[in-house]
Amino acid sequence: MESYGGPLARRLEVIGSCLEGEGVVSREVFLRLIDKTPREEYGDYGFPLMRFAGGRDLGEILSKVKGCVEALEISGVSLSIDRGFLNIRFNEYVIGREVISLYEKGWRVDVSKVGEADVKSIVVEHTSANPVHPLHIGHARNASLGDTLARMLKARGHRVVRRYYINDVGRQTAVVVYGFKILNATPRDVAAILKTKVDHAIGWVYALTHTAIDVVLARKNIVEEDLNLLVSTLARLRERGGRELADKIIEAVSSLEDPEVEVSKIMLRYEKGLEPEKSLVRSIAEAALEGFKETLEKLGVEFDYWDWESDIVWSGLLAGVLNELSKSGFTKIHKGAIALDTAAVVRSIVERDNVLRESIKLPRGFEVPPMVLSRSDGTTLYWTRDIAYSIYKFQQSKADKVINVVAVEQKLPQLQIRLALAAIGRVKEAANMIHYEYEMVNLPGRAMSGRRGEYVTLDELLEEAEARALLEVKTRNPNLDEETVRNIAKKVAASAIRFSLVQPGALKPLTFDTAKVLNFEENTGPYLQYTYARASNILEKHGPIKYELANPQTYSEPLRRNILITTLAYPMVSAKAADELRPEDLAAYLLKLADIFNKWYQKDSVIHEKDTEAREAKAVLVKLVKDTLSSGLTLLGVTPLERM
RNA sequence: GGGCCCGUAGCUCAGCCAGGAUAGAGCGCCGGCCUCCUAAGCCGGCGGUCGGGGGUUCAAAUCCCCCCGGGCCCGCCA
Repeated sequence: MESYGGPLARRLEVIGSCLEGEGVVSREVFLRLIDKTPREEYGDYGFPLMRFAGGRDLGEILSKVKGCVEALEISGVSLSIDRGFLNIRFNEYVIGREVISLYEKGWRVDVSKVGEADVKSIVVEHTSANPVHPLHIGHARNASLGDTLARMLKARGHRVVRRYYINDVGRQTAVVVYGFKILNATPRDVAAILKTKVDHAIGWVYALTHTAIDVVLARKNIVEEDLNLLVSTLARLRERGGRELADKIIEAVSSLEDPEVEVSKIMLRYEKGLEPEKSLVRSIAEAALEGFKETLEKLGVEFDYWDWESDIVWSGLLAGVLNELSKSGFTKIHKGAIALDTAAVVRSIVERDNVLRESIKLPRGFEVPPMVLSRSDGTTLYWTRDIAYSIYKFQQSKADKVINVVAVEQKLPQLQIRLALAAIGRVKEAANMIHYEYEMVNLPGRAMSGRRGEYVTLDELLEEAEARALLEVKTRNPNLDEETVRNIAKKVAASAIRFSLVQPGALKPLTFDTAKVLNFEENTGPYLQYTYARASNILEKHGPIKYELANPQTYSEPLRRNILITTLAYPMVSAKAADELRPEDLAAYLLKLADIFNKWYQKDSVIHEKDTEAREAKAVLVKLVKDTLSSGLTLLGVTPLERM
């Protein structure tokens, strides 16, 4: 049974149990639907009782529940009925007294943990950007969401493993290897010439090679792309990097009758694990990953495992899965190739399994297209490799649940992978593989494309944000030394970016306005950090809290009361956000809390309070806010700063 | 053609899944507040036919149907 803990949640749970005992509504539904009242005068929390009363007299239910609550010796809560709602008001004196004594005993503000029986082993796979171009703002959204989900679930008490899937098999790495072969240079050589990070150099070679190939193909009308556009892209890329290097690639590619032959050859040989392609691809991918790690570290994103797609192929895992699939009875010939008959899987497995059907959420009347399992030249396809990888993730981490943070445009393959798992009898895995989808990030006025080198890199963005934050921090803290200032600026910059990517719901298409994110008056990430710094500052000036002197009577003042009640909702709010995979709910809550605190800050000084009992009680509130923000911000990847 | 997502204040969004209390924030705009815990802040004001239309209900931003606008997917690409 779900339990949220903490002084507030404990009381709400009892009320829920009493309602359940009365046969009105289950405790679970009660806890799910209970919400803060829209207006203070109604009480603290409200529950739409009318919907569940089933014609019974609300007053009668109220008195029964009141009796039940009293019998269980729960104090500090009063209930009332108003316009069909069951309203709950907490007694700030009782609650405040409880908090003070909890703090005296060393209590810590934290996300409430799941019960021991509910602890799950969860894999979060995220970011997994192709190692052929630097990370851009879209990857940053993926990484921010993925890392935050991992942090929230871990804080909730689950065992969490973070995995990065390195897509080194396939055309994209073959293209970039081809480019480096022409140059007869390593990524590090090119990076030195271009004076950039190694992953940026790789991205440049990739875009250049890819576009040069497309020019050849467009000339022969094999691909339908605007030739003029391609040529101008090529020219732009040439200007951006080393012209000599660019010309070498362009000339070599143009001289070929069909550059695809070369690319295909590299791809085929790599998949077989043949040299020199094996070392070439690996060394380039590793160089790119080195660059990624540097970038991700700035954002505070870390991984437990880096999984190579090629290992899934070379280890024979994929061959085994393909074998299982072909014996499953669910394959058929589609357009001359062996394919998984996903529609048949739906009919004979999914529709007969309620759990699976619920989990997969197949649209009604939607015929899932078949899934071709391998190319006719014998090489594998990324989605079949991903089926094998999915099994690998479950097995390696003995996972109960695998969460894939993958862009919404991959919805269909993600669905097909689950159907494939079901087809080979891995129904449990199919039901527990979650596609956490997020919408793309657009730049104002243009589309992003790795193939064309059209992107704002995360490194550039971080650099710009740091520069702006540095100016700001310096003017505010003229006496701080250079290194401290620089560190604060870095944290502010990274936090601003992360928060802006995690605050809106993941399914909202995002237009990333660099200017807005970098404007710290508008961005709410730094606002939260600032609020935390204010709270820290007060406590620092106040010194150690004398809990024995703190008088909870003083919490009757409305603003103070509001802070008390709002902060105490944290264990519950953060737990819910984790369970529902909704970081945006946590973000909204923290903003609300910061608003309340800042409002209070303005008109009710703590350290200048003359009355000792009131001063200590107020300091307890500041500590509550500080601790809550500290925990919540950390989950969102926003670094709490004592000073900014 | 089929499927999914988004459409709420000038802008960015919350609320929709699990229908109820005067639809909320932030930014922007206008006007105020630093001899007093950091003004990255606070106070006040302006601003909404919740894309449109129908239906269900005592009650609809929320559920159902139709339509409109934007995005994504339907590949022997990743």
